[in-house]
Amino acid sequence: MNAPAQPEACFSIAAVERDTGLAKDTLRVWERRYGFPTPARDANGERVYPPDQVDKLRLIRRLLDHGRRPAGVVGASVDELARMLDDCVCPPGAAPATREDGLLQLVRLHRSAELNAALRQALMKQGLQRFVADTVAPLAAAVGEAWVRGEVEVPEEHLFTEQVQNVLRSAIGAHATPGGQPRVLLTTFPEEEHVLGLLMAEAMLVPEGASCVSLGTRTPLADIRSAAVGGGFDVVGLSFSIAYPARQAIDDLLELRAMLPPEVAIWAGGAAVRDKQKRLPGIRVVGGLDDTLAALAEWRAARA
Amino acid sequence: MNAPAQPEACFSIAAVERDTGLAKDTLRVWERRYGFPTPARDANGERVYPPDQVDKLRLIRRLLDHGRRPAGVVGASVDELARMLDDCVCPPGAAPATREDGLLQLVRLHRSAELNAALRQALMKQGLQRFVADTVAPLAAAVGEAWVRGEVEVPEEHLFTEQVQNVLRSAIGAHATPGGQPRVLLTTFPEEEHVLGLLMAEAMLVPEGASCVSLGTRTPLADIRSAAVGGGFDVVGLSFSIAYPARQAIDDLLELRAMLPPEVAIWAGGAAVRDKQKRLPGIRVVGGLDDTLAALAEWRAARA
DNA sequence: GAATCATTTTTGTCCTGGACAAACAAGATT
DNA sequence: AATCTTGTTTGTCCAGGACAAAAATGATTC
Repeated sequence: MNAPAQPEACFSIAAVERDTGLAKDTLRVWERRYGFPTPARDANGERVYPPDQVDKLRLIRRLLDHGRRPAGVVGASVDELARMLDDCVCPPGAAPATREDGLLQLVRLHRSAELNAALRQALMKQGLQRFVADTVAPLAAAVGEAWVRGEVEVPEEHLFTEQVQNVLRSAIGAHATPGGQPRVLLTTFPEEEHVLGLLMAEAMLVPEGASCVSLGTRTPLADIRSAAVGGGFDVVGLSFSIAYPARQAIDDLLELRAMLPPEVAIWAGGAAVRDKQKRLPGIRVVGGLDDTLAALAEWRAARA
Repeated sequence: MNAPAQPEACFSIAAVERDTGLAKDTLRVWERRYGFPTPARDANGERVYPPDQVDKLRLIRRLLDHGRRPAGVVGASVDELARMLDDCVCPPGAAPATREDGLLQLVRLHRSAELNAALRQALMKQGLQRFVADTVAPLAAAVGEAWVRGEVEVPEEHLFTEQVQNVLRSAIGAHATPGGQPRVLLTTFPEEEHVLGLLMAEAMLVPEGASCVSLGTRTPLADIRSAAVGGGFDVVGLSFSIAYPARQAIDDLLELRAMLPPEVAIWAGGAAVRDKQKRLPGIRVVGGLDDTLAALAEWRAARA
């Protein structure tokens, strides 16, 4: 009946930038170089992107985050893109998910209450640290993959993040240990807006008696410095998601290292810095959640 | 000793855009029209902004958020800007803060544990709803004003947000009422990243037996629609901070109204939509936190 | 075969200066 | 007091050129 569905559902270049994370300049230069996207023009000569091209741009964005290069993906058909996404996602994991499958089914809008109950139950059963390492982290990875494959909608991923946040923040609050050592400042760089990595790290550290202060995401470099120095912290912990450009992570970390006094340790964790230890002198690369505990033990041993 | 302090502390135009929220195009056009800012150029001819100009741009940004126009503020001296900020901030409140003064002192990096304890204590004493309306909301406003006046640092404001989040999310989780009516979907538009307004609304609604699902911030319009329809919600609640342009809030809300079936109510709250009820037919403008309860009562009365 | 280095290609970001519509202020009219 | 001009301010968009950082490729050495 409603043939054009949403007749007004067209996107300005600013709207596309918001929705896809691709800069306006990038969108224009792709059009010039690769012949895609091909927006229409309005009466004023300004670009008007149809929804299907925006969807395709979102796919492309995800492929770039997984290491593909524009020449290979901009201009491919939607089918080809979908095939590439399968290639990106399946081979590394081999086992395509097992235990988390059950929970993954609950990442649906209409099942939010069930997901919440299941998460709290798992937390009770496993304790905070195992819950984070064995349930939350694999589930978050599974949701990310499912989103890449289009099996999970944007609002469902949002909802998942919110619910995990609720559970983790409650649990962390219940473990409060004032005066513990070391004093850890947790945050992310301004371009990184994913908060779950931070919360998971905090959840690993707090039960060990460390006293964590989280600034949340997107803290400017200069402010991280002033907070770390002014607050008398022993460790600054940074979290990087898969989408953070590895090169920039390294540059930013080295710049922060130069700004901070040497007695303040820097711990960096997340997909973008994995296996980059040799390029990051003076920084402790945390390879995974359990490695957080190793880093903590090392710090305490060095202080003993 | 260290004469230039941070010799490398200079900003590219992209860094300034991140830190101030002013678009690159805007920064360039201000330079052309008003003669400010006046960045140096690097060897490559690209703009390099000194830190003091970035600080001034941040002041200007805050004044614009308070309704000033660029012609009057871009190009004024820092002293004049500071005076304008006092004018903006003081007159409306008259009483420049009273009860919250004590808590405001705790919004310091080194007093985070005290702030956390004080918040939890106030929550216990007042109950969730009074805590939100009488303590959190005024305190958040006071922190915002103190930030405008430069009395609170960026990391301290971040920390404040984090701590309030921790307390509110714990408390909301403890009130879980599955199956309650109405079913409320809470989120913000993609340009709005402040989360406290959402949490405060949720904290008002949950004790009344409403069942709230929060998607967090920055949900694209189309996804709000699909979530509301697919999840069978009765109400969609949107939150707008003072920084959200009023005009865009109205346009976006009307667009969402047109996308949603009429039986789904829209509630909009926050500084950007206050007093805009007459321009928002079909939308319930929530004037303040206590008005949330009135909106809820209206909805239930209409369904009775 | 793997690691290091030099060269070429790819790719994102920045530049200038012009254009224009939406937002706003102010005055005129009902 | 509300609504409708008219003029000014202001943010965003455009084109198309330029360039450096990143990645791929190939050459050389251990």
